[in-house]
Amino acid sequence: MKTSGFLNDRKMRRMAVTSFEASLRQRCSNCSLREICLPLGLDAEELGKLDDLVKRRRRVFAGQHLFRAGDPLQSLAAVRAGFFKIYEVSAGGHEQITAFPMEGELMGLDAISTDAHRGNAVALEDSEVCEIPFTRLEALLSDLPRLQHQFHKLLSGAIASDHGLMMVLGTMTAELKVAAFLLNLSDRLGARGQPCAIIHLPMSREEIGNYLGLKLETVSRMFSRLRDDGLIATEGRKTEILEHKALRDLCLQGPLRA
Amino acid sequence: MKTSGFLNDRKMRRMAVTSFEASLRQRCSNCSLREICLPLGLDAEELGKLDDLVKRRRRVFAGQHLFRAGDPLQSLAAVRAGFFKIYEVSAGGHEQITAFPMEGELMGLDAISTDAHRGNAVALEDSEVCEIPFTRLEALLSDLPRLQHQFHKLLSGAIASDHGLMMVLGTMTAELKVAAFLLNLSDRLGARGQPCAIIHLPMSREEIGNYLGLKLETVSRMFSRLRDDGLIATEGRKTEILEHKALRDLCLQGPLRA
DNA sequence: GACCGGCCTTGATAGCTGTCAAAAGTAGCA
DNA sequence: TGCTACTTTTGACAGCTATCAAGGCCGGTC
Repeated sequence: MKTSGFLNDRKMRRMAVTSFEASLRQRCSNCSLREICLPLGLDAEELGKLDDLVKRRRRVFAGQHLFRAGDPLQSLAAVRAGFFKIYEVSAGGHEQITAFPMEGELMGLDAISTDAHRGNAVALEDSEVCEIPFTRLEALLSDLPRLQHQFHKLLSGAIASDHGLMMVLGTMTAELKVAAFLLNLSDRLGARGQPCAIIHLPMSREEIGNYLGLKLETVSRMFSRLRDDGLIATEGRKTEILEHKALRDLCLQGPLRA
Repeated sequence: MKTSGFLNDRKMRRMAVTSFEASLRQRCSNCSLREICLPLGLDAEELGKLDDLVKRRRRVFAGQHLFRAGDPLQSLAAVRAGFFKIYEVSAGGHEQITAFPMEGELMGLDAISTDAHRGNAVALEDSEVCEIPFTRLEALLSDLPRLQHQFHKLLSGAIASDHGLMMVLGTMTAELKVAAFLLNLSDRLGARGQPCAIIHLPMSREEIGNYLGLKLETVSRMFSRLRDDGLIATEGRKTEILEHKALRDLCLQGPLRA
């Protein structure tokens, strides 16, 4: 759960010899994520206005924080590449991972209500985000009804997916939680046109457990059980879904009818 | 978890002899919830425009559904008086209560992403809601930046409070879950200037358990334990918080440092 | 006032997950 | 190649919550 400064230094050095200029010059207009992210449904002119806003694209290295709880909300961030985890720390000091945002998903939406971030965002692998100044975004929304509607859809979708997690946390056993987690990841990758049968998990067993309300040993045991049952194949963090339908049926049937 | 049609009939008859005309003629401008709900921060002229939108105020009796999963999203609903529960049904048929909305809270926000409700809203006691046609609301938001911002704050706040529940579901033991539930209820009542030491719970033990990921027997046991420890007093659903600070400390200290 | 059904409480037991512990696997580095 | 630190896996056992069961309480009805 803690960040290795050493790791960051190493990544930093790798950074120094690599140029990201080309990728940073990407615009929403030709971004492969425009059918998932904020630009969905906009015409060329509208896209241009949004592009003017999202001028800063930023690289975040594995282990690095993009923002921390308490930071004033200046920008929302859309994941352009890579993987993040968002965790919140309770008053009692307990950490809870609330999301694993991936390509095309917005981070920081929960900060609007208080003008300050509540969560901490850490890159799980070398990643890239598009920062969207929030005050200017809100101003633009008034001019572009379609953008406003898409923004509302993304906010609403965040609530809906949180409810999905509540369902997992509240009704499922450990085995089903892990199965549902893998399916969710696979589905989201698939929706982005990425290979979704073989997944390289960017998070540790402990992080999966924290997210699902389980201990890391239990997560490991459930991976083993799903493997022994022939539903998945595992090789460290590389996980292959062998029986997609069986896995889904397992989640559907649930433990017992309530 | 199922609705008693008989109860509804009884309530319906009670309705017939009572006039709600006076309360239904309420406007946002003089609503006691304007500092919590959508009108927060608006001037008189803006309030007027919002009032024009929110013309339909509707009574919902205990046990009655306001909307059901699958219903097309036409209006958001703000609770004006009373108490609701929102529950979702998974593909496998499991029900999960995701919220207990009370005065000043919006229902149906998660429906924007798909234009259809995902949850089911049931009144836990005779209640009243203000229905806000969503398409017209979005149009008005473009004209009223302050209303737009407040709407975004409410959406964001819904995400934030969902994260709070995830924290409860993911990190707390049964005793702490129940303690946190009572505190949350008490705090929200207090924020509305209502008595918050003695609470009449509008939901059953089973509903509390469903919300918290516990069985009803466990909820009952935890009520008994908190009572035996002198933190609360109980008399059926009437619950008094005797040691507010001790209850909060209990939640803060948590089970064990992670 | 007596009956009835739903909700709540309490007890005994079983099962699942957490805890503690140790060994094996993996990645990075000298 | 060998070392080190971290992650993952697996086992044994304890503890918490679910399950099954019985009895009490309360409101509503006749």
